[in-house]
Amino acid sequence: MINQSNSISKTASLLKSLGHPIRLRIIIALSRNTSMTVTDIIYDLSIDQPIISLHLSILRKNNVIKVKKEGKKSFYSIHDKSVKQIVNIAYHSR
Amino acid sequence: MINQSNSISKTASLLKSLGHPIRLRIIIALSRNTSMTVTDIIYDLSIDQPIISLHLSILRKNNVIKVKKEGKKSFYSIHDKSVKQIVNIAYHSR
DNA sequence: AATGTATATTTAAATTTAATTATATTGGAT
DNA sequence: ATCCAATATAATTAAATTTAAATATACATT
Repeated sequence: MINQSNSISKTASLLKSLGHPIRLRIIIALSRNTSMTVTDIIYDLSIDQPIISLHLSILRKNNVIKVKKEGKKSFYSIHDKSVKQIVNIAYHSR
Repeated sequence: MINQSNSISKTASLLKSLGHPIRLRIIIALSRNTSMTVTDIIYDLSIDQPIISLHLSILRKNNVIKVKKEGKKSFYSIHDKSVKQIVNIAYHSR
């Protein structure tokens, strides 16, 4: 597939990263909390650590969330407002 | 997986359906045109008919687009404003 | 009724993604 | 230095998606 616009790929990748139940739940949890550690998220969603870490890495790669490391803890938060807007519209449109 | 909220699943499914390059291009094309036949879309994207039809069916299933059949033609259009909003925000956020 | 056009569905193969389990890294406390 | 807690990464397998090709349906025209 030659010459597929880069913006399209990036936008698709972003939306795809949001389109997974666990990742969506992570985003919704982060929307309520301004910042959470991985342990917080694991506890909040009751999902195993490696699965959470995997999905966090996918969201990180797509600039949906950002991390701040302090000691051995990683504090995650929503990257920017547009993510919240997208999820909000999607969530309330159905 | 017990007791996973239905709204979350639906929202994830919606966003996932938007998160594919071909489907995104279909939506962008429909955003410019108010209504297009399958043939129009095939021509516009230069992608084979069965592939386009498949992705149209996925978008239909998620209420992203709607169809109006007239004779042997199917006229497709964006289902509602929220779809455009989501794609717009996603597209311009990167 | 046979043909052509527009679109949809099915099937099989290839590719991607996800979940699971195991292992690794890093930093602080003892 | 050793141990534990917090997090990340890797490897394996399982499951879901995507593509491609073939086939089917439905309508209009001849």
